[in-house]
Parts: sequence; C-alpha cells; structure tokens
Amino acid sequence: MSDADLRQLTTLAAVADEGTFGRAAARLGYTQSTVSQQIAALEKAVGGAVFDRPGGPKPVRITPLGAVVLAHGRELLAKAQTMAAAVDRFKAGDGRVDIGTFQSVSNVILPLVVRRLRDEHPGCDIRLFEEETDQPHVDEVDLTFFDGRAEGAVEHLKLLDDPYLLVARRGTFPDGPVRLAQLDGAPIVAPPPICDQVRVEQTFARRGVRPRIVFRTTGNETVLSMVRAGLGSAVLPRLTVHGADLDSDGLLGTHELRPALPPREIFLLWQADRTHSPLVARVIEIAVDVAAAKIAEHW
Amino acid sequence: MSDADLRQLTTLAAVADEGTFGRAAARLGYTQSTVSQQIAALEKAVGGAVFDRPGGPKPVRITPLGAVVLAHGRELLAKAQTMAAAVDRFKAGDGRVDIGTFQSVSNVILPLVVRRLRDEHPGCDIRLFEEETDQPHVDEVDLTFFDGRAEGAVEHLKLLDDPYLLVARRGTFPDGPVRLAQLDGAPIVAPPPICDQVRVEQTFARRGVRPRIVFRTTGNETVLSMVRAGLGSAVLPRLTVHGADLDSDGLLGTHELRPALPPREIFLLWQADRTHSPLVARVIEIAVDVAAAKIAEHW
DNA sequence: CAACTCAATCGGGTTTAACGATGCCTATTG
DNA sequence: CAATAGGCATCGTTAAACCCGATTGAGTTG
Repeated sequence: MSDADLRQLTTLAAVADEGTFGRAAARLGYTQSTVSQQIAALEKAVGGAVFDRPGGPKPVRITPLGAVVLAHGRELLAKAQTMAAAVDRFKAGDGRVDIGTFQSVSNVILPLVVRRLRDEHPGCDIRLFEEETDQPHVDEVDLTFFDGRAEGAVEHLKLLDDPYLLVARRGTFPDGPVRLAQLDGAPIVAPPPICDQVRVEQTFARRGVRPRIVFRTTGNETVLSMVRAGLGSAVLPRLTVHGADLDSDGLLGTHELRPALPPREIFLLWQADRTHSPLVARVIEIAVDVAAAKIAEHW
Repeated sequence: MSDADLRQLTTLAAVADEGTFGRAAARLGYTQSTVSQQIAALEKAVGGAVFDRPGGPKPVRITPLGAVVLAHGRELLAKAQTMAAAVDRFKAGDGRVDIGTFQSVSNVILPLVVRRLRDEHPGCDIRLFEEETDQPHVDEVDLTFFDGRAEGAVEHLKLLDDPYLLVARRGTFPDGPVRLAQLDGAPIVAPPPICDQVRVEQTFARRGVRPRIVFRTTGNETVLSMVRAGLGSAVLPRLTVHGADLDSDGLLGTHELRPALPPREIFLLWQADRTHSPLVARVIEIAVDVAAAKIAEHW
C-alpha cells in the first residue's frame, strides 16, 4: 500500500460520519466533486474501495477495507491533533527550561525571575542546576548565570556589575571607605579561589597588597559567620552580601574600598547559534528586567 | 498551528537522522533544494524554526521546537506504517470472516471449506454462527449458508441441489424406490416446520399424501435415532443423512422417492451491494468448489 | 414518468512539488 | 589572505495535483 495523506483520511472520516459525500464536503468546506476525487485517490492509494456506493439517494456504506483504514486513520488524526496541541503549548510557553546558576544569583536574582515566570506560565517546568565551577556547562542547560566570560561558541549577555565590598566586624575599621593598603597583612576569610575570586586575589597581588587568608569556605553564610566570630574580614561581591542576613545582630558592617576593585560581572550565557524556546526567550527578558531593577534601586 | 503533512515529517526525521539536508535528500531520493523547501514549509506550518543552520560545513541542529515536532512526528510515522501494514495484511487475507450456517452444512460442507481456508490463510479468524431460522440474518455476517431464497437486497449463489431421501428401518419398505403414496398415513419423524421443511410438507399435502407426524425435533441425530428406534420413518435431505453415521448398526436404509420431491436448494447468501474482503471472496470460491466436488463425486 | 438525491466525470484555472542552476555564508587550508 | 569546500536558500521552470463548477448517470420515490 502506498501512503495515504492526512487530508484524505480527514475526508474519509467526514464521509463515514456524515454518510454522504455531499454532506462531508459541506462540513469540510469542499465541493462534492472534490470529496469524490479525494476518496478516489485514497482508494487508489490503499488499493481497493473504501465505500460501497449503492446508487440513488442512499448513503454510502463503508467496506471492510474501509473500516480498517478508517480505524487506523482516526487514530492517526487524533495523534496529529495531539501533536498540534503540543506545538501550540510549546509555543505558548508551557515546557521546560533548565537554568544553571550559582549561590549569589540563586539567592538574589533567581527567586524574582522564577516568581515572575511561574506567574506568567503556571504550567511550565523550571529546573535549576547550581554549581560553583570555573567553566559553565553551557551545553547541558538552556541558560547559565555565570560570573565571568566563557570560552567557545557561547553568547554573553551582561546583566549587571557586582561591586566588591569589605565586610568586617564593627570597630575593625572606622566607618566609611577603607583603603586597599589597609588590608595588607589583615586576616581575611575568603571563598575558594575559583571564578572571579582568582581575579580579586590577582588584583590584590598586582597592587602589592597581601592579605592573610586565614580560612576558605564555599559557603557564603559560613564566610560571614567567621567574620562575625572575629576570625577576620572578607571582601565579597555586593550580591553575596545582600543575599545574606547581614544585620541580624548589628555586629557586621560594610565598607567601600578605595580604590574600588574591578566589579564582578554577572552574565547570562547560552550556546551560540541556538534557537530558544519561547520560554527560554522569556527567561532572558525577565532576567534583564530584574537586573535592571536591581541597578535602579541602588541596592 | 496548521497541519503538517506526513511527507514533511518524513523529511524532518531524515534530516534529524542524517544531520544535513543534502544527505537526507539522498536518502529520500529528493534533491537538496526540495528538502530545503519542505523543511521551510514545515517551519511555516508549525510557526517556528525546527532546525538551526549554523552555516558553513556544519550539520544542522534541531531546535527545542523541532524536537517536539520530531518526537510526535516519529510516532505519527510509526502509526502510519502500522496502518499500511494492517491494510496489506487485510488485503493478503489476514482478517476475520463471519459465516452463518445450519446443521447440514456445518457437518458436511463447512469442515472442508474451513480446512482449505485455514490452509491458505493460517492467520485468519473464522467465526461461525449456526442458527435454524426461517430468515437468514444476512446483515450480521459476511456470508450465510441457507436452504432457500431470502427477501430483500440479498445476493444468492446456488451451491447445489440437495435431494430428499426416505430413511427407514430396514424391512419397513422393500429395497429400492418408494412411491410417495405409500407414505400416506405412515408414521413420520420430522424436523420442525421451518425453512425447507414447510415446502416438503406442502408438497405432500398438494399430492394428497398425509403422513402421520409422530415426533418433531431440531436435532438431526435425534430424528435418526427415533427412526432407528422404530418410532417411524423420515424424509430428509441427502446432506443431512450423509452427515450422520447412518450405517453404524446396519439398521437403517435409504430409499429414493417416486416421484421425487423437489430438492432442497442450498444457497450462499450475502447482502447485496457489499464489497467483500478478499477473505470473504475466497470463501465464496472455496464453497463453490467444495459444492461442485460433492456433486461430482455423486455422494 | 417526473422529480429528487446522490456520486462520477469532464474541462479549466490555480496552486503545489520537485528539479536544476545559482548564489551566499562559513570554516578550513595553504 | 585567498582559495576551496561543504552547507543551505532562492529563483525560474515544468509537471502534477488540487479544487471548482457544470454536467451526466444511476437509482429511488411520489
């Protein structure tokens, strides 16, 4: 049997439902002769009659062969409709988006993004992958937040500059800006030397400032706890500080640095030449929007 | 989304498999430009790109939208193939045939028909519906064996004439033909007055012969048992007698009648204007063949 | 027999399908 | 940097398919 196309099967089903070629034509918006020709073509394709035409004003009746084709044809049409519905849902934004992230963003930016996305698309499926690495895994997710540029065929969209602040126990430094040189030899609690942290430490070194790193930990909260405990001070991006509950006991204070360190840059990355789903495109828009709002409110 | 046809989905799958439009074209027997146009048409139909074209000598990559279409499309294509296979099987004779029948035919004709049909089409499904009624239910089955003509839009195919014989205990009548008049007043065991039996009894009456019906039963074997037991004689079609184990004890003998009763006619019936499945068509051929063989061997 | 209801068919205009040739883009290579 | 090669898009053309409108033919009904 050569292939029958979906249009012919639609016509077949309409005729089976309506009983006559003419009524089927009316339902489908064709003329009777067109239906006649389509059924003829279908019969040629399957190699046998699908309807018996009794002649006269009697409705046609489906043949055994026609019944076989009709049964399968209806399934096929149903499946085609399912596909159309799936495509429409996809385009409407129902679907999945996988987002790579890291702590600061997870705490400050992402909650707002996710909130707005779920408000717009309640049916969508958002998966977050949080990893603190030097290289973003841009090929395993749709989008990745990252604090730096990446190698390879990756598109970069800069969301905001995240300036570094000095966090210290109140009293350690006088209020107001602190000169970089004052950190030379000072006890410092720091994140591990990955991502933008390496750049920070390189900047210190280049300026001849050599702080004493007394403790490293991945947990931002842990860093602050250690500062609060008096182990040392910390130089952290504002996003990181902002996300934490800094003033819970009034023990900690923040200072700007003079001269300021080059800020950490927060990017949104994705694989180049990739067509985004509408959902992913919307995530990008929202992220830009949220970042702009952050900048506008001077946090 | 407007509908995408199966040809486009086939092309989509081929491109997804092969990686480039050109190789997909080669596989499908198209040219590259045709594939390009088909994908373009598909993309117009679904309302978005299904492939990313990186440009240069790199293979295309499917988009998220394309992945949705492809996943459903493959199912659709598989289903279409299933349909094609079902149609082919149907045309090859795999399928079902429903046959109406009655005792004599069930015993003598049908076993041969069924045997040959199953030899030719081991996968086919044969369903038999045996009923002893005055009117054949020709609309509920594909074919019906029947001992007479039917009303309405029914096609008749005469298979054979089934002459009536007198069955009696040996000694009741002298060997050889028996005159009809000899049955006047004779004790007779008979089937119920349905189907051809009414015609038999009308013929007797028209000729002034009035046998004494001493027992009626639907079971042909029961009729013979009663005759064997000496309850009376019986006038039965040869098919009925032939199917039974007449000579198991040598007690029974058969006689021709003079003048002969008009024979019972065995027909194969089906609803007029109905297109037969190949299997049904074959059943008709085989039935004709078997009947002809019966006639030829003079049973 | 006339009227009616169907499906099939014919002729013609329009759209679609496929091809072949060509052009453009990108990555590779010398 | 130029040349090359591999990839897709586009254009013009031809053949086929599609759909329509009108007509014909078959079979039923009044």
